[in-house]
Amino acid sequence: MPPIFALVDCNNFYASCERVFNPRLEGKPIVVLSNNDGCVVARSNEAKALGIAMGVPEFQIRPLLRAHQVQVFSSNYTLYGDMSQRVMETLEQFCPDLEIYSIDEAFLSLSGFTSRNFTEYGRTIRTTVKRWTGLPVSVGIAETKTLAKIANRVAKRTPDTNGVFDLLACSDRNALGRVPVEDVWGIGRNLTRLLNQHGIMTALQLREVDDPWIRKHLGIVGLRLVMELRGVSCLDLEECPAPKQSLTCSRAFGQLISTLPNMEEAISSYTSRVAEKLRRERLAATVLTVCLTTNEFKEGPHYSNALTLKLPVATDSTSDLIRSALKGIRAIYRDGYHYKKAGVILTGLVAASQAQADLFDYQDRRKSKRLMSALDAINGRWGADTLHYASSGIRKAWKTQFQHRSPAYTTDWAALPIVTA
DNA sequence: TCTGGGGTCCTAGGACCC
DNA sequence: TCTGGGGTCCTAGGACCC
Repeated sequence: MPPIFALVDCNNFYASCERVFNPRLEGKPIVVLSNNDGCVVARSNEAKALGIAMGVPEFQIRPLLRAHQVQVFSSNYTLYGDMSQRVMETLEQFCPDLEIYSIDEAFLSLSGFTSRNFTEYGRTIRTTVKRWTGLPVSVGIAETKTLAKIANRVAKRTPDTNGVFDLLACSDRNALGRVPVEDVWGIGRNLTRLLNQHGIMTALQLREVDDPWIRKHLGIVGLRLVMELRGVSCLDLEECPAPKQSLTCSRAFGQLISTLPNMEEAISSYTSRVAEKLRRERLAATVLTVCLTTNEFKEGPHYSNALTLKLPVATDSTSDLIRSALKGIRAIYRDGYHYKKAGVILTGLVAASQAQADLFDYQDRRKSKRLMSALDAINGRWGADTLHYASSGIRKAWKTQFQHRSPAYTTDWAALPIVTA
């Protein structure tokens, strides 16, 4: 039985999440900004129509935003994460064979559904997700993941598809001929330049290039991609995500940091965040990297550096990780710079349950485990950072800024939306 | 004044081993 | 002049994704 994939993708996900709880925004241009309200990371269709590009710094388009009364939001990851979960739970009802590919999209395997009318089924999925979550989605259906991505793109851009497009039910030459090569999944900026230089402008042209050329210029990944365009499925549905290989917390500061004590606070705070993620994934780390950098967009003296430390034992304890992170940051911190950003990266991850004990490890591991459980439980119940390490600081002048954040409508009783007649 | 964050995979080259 | 063959592991860098 040939594989059949559906790609379900939320339209303008972050912007749509904001609209669900604020219906007055219907039909109005919306943008959602990155951390520190720096760049545009999501746009409603109306905002796209104004020519607002993805990733553009907010300050560069401020007059445009004002002139068109664009509604501006800071990122509200708590809200988006919760809405994502609701969408995925809805999709699971339609198809248990599901790969959650990102916060706003999932691949479904429809291979067992051969007797169905896929377009109809896609419509049912779409209307149900809309009814249950308030979010609009598009559905693309095809024989491979890469083609399903393309089908989804067609569904999004062609109004008379009603948000569902089945590539199996039409001439794919026709569809692929209209897709520029840069819109193919796996073709980024650099490969686009290379392909264009060789006169390859569309997905259809890319599909017809011979294998040795692809192998030579695009490597094994490119060859797989081209096979997928030809309808040969090379990328399977991955229902159980592989365990993480790295975890990062890196952030630009709300205010530049110019003293070591402030940098230590920030690093300590970021380490706490990444340690929480580590425990949520039930992993322990054996390697820790700290990094810091000045503002690369600015004139003036630049400095950026990173240091990787091998941890004495695999650990998921915030105390252990902060100790190493501070040691690292003190080693690479240089006076006389204004720092813009820092980060903590954990690698060499192993399952927490089978973390190798060290012969000379004199700490009481059970005690530390109970402490971390209590810490996570309290912060889970009463809100992030209710309980935190003193080394993370109190005032936190460097904290990330969110000037336009909407309430956590779905995850905080105090922020429940109120409906009035 | 103001420019995000968090991931993955592949490849080439060097060190080292038999 | 002429300098094997094959394997593994690690790292840095480059490509991509959302």
